Amino acid sequence: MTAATEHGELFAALSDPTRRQVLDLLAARGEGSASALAAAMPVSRPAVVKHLTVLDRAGLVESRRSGREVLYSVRPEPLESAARWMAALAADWDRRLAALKRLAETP
Amino acid sequence: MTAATEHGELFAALSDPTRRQVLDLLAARGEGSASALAAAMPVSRPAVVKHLTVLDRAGLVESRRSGREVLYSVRPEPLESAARWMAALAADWDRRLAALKRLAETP
DNA sequence: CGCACCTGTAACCTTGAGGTTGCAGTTCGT
DNA sequence: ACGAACTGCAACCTCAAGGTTACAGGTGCG
Repeated sequence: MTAATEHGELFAALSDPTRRQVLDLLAARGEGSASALAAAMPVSRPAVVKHLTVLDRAGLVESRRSGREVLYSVRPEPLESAARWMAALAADWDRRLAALKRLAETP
Repeated sequence: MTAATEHGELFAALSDPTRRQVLDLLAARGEGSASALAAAMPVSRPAVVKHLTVLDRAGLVESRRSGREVLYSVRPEPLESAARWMAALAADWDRRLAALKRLAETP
């Protein structure tokens, strides 16, 4: 499944608590530089930068240069896409489980 | 957000390719023992057992003992729940971004 | 210009995740 | 009852993820 591997990066990005906190902060503020984010978190700026890189590769944030600072903002599309994919997968599992159960009840 | 931390385990579980393969196999077969799964994958049985433990703690699989073997099966509910949560979060981000954009356009 | 403030990145440390081998304990079949 | 097959688990290895400190490069303001 190429879909799964594509979403793999997103799940990995979402699995880290610090990264989720970065996303929360960005969603609350709309925009923020790495320094500004680091000031509101218990980790150093380089750590935040690394997390932002991961989030960017997963498509969850985008960056915009404004003078000497770089402002990051959140991007909802990948989340929506992954949500749709997961819902479809869950529905598929449900379908399979129902079929197996039916098979077990009618010998 | 307690919801985020609850779903954290699920995202971590879903972020590993081997674990996704385990889920794929289980969904395709309906049920399967750790040994049977390991036979169809390029890793050893203890590795599969560890992955199944992680998946179990995330609520994505359940186990049933049948004689001398333990059969695992897939559980769709957490996936559905996480999908709903992600869709809601994406909608929230969208709402915030729209509000900020509106604010920028009307000074 | 010069200073202050930001970013970019390299070097390094530490921990935990993923994997393996090996062995002891159970359960089924004959 | 005995052996085959499966599970449970401990001990161990390796490597990458998350974190830090330190330093070099741009950019804005007085």
